[in-house]
Amino acid sequence: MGRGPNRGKGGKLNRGAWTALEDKMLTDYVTVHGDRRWSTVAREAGLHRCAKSCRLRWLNYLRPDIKRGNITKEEEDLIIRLHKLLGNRWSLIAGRLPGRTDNEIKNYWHSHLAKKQKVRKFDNKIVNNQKKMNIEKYSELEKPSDLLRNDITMSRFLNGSISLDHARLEDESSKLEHSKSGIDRSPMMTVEGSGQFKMDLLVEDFDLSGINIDISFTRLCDYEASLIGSTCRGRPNEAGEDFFGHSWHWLPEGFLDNWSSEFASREDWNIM
DNA sequence: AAAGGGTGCAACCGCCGCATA
DNA sequence: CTATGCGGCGGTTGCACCCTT
Repeated sequence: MGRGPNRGKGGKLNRGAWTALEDKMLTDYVTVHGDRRWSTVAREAGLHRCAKSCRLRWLNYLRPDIKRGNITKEEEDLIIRLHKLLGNRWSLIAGRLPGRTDNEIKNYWHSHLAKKQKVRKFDNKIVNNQKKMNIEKYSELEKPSDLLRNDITMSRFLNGSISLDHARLEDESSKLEHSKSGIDRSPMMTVEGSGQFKMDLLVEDFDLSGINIDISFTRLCDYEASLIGSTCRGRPNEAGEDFFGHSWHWLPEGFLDNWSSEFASREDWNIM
């Protein structure tokens, strides 16, 4: 498998596929001494491998918590959804799939999914002032929380703030992660309670029904349309048509009333 | 059965950011 | 402030295996 062996400079370091003996030596060493300081691991484990090779072998293959077996349908769906949101940030995507590695997901994407996906990208597009949109009735929809969730998650890499009241987590294991300054590179933002956060914003796993939401975005980067989406977030004081050509879905009661009017100036949006 | 093209995936490459001296 | 080393990441490579003809 993989590249041919022993192509290292001067022949001092082993390259190519790992042998069972090398795997055992690395596993034994890391089990005792831990998986830090890979240069030390490479030197002291008796392996004629570079530090990076040792690290990669451990993280992608030898780690005890690696999940073996085929990608499940549920995992595939999640990969597709996360890729829409995150792009090729494989490590972040892998962070949402326990036991899967970034390399595995990257390979899976390229070999199984890439051809299926035709992602519509809209760069440097300005979306409407949603206050002028035609909002459908809340009660006409069966699963409003899902739609709202999609509405929010379709916006990619929003650096802004969000305040949610009485958000009920569907998954108790999803806890609040946030960074109060700078851009949080965590793969998924979940919010419990209310507060103000500055972050890469991805919100999901919420039951958002019946809650009040106040979101203000100050920066929108690399806007990407969602395949499911027929909505897009508005930018105040800009008239125009929905460039998706879709009608707008509902917004929950109070959403527009609570939508922050304190948007940043046009320059501050800094659309990339 | 054999040849050749396609596919899957482990491993390598090069760049970047961060920590430290 | 600068240089250096290291870890982490996404892109790419290339071999083994599979499939088709």
